[in-house]
Amino acid sequence: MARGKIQIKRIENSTNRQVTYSKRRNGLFKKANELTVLCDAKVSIIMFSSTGKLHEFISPSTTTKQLFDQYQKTLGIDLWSSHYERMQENLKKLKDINRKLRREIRQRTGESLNDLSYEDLLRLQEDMEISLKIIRDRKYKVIGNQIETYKKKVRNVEEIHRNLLHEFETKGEDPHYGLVDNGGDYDSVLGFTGGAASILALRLQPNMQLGGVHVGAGSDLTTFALLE
Amino acid sequence: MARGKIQIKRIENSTNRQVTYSKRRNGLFKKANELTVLCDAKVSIIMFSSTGKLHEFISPSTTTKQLFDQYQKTLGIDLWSSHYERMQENLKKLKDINRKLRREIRQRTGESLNDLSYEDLLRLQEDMEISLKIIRDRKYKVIGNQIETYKKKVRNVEEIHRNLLHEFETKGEDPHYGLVDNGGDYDSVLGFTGGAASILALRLQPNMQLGGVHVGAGSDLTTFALLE
DNA sequence: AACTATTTATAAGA
DNA sequence: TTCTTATAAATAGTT
Repeated sequence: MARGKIQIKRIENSTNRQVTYSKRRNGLFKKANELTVLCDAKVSIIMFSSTGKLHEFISPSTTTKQLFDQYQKTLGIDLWSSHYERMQENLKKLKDINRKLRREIRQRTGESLNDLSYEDLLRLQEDMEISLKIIRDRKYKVIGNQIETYKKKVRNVEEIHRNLLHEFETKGEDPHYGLVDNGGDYDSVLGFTGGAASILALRLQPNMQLGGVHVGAGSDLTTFALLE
Repeated sequence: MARGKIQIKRIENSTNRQVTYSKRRNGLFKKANELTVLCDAKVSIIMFSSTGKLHEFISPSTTTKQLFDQYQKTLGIDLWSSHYERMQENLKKLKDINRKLRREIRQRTGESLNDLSYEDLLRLQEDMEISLKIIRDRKYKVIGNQIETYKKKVRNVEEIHRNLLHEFETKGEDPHYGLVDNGGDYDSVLGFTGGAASILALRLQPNMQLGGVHVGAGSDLTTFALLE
């Protein structure tokens, strides 16, 4: 458009092309700006030169993101939905599943039974009765286990106590061990063992001196430790 | 730029503005296209008029999405990353909720009670017993409603039957209504009405013979029908 | 939408 | 790159 008309086709001379790109880019941006001002419009221009250099123009009153959001909204599309498609799908599926799960729970808690027929209700009831039985059984099993555990504990303590008693008796009979002071005090020892509760108390106390005592029931000890 | 210079400022006349927008937009797009061809560049123009109308230009060799992806890549930013992050958060939350809901259901169906203590089990059991009661009540209510409905139907049929009976009795007593042709054919008429009723009865209960019999025990009938 | 006088953009050269 | 300038192109105001 000056000093000679040109054909609108790729400029083969690289330098020339670069220069023209620069000049015309300025011209384009100037025009874009004028359009923005004159016509109260919003314009976004993004351009890449053949060498990959980026230049952009954006109307002063807005941002590229804003304009692009508006662009997508206007077209009613989301150019990047494919990026998120999987996620969107997942999200949707999960929401749906959640809804169904909630519904099931609500039904199982009796909160939303309105749209259930008599047959549905009957089925639900039977289902829940079965579940309830399982839960009851489990409950009994758990309490049973607890009882077993305590029983074992008690048996252990009894065992230990018996061993202790035996120890004392042995000592009493064998002068080598003779602790003369305790010699006549069997009763007090017996009295001590008599109270199961106090045995339990003993179990937990740090002053339980197993160390010095010869205890044969190694397995019992182990059990003991595990039951703690 | 022609027939007089203009100030680069908003054109107040709306029509003028519109026209100028249109002309200059074409000019801009033409320039953009020339730039694309001459300089082997890629250009994207998005513009909104003051009235919100969208127009866009995109170099023939590419797409708006491509160019915008390149734009974001070049700038090393992702204008929509926050969007993406929010989605991911949502997904995570939903998954968590989903897991909890499933767990609750599994517990309520007695499938995974292993990590419940005795107290938990007791609570769950009590909870379910309450729910079960609600469901049972609801079931009774639904069946009750059905019973009511059938009762009404039966009462209707009875009413119709009574009316018919009355009709026939009246006819028999009053010669004015005497349809001589049918005079001696009461039985067939009665038989007919009986048929109608028994058709209905058949539908509900094949053995129930309402037709010829005057039945007072509506409730019994109803109950019968309801047990269907 | 077409015309055209005039302004503006710009190709080529420096 | 920037400046210059002849000329092509765009367009404001008009029809």
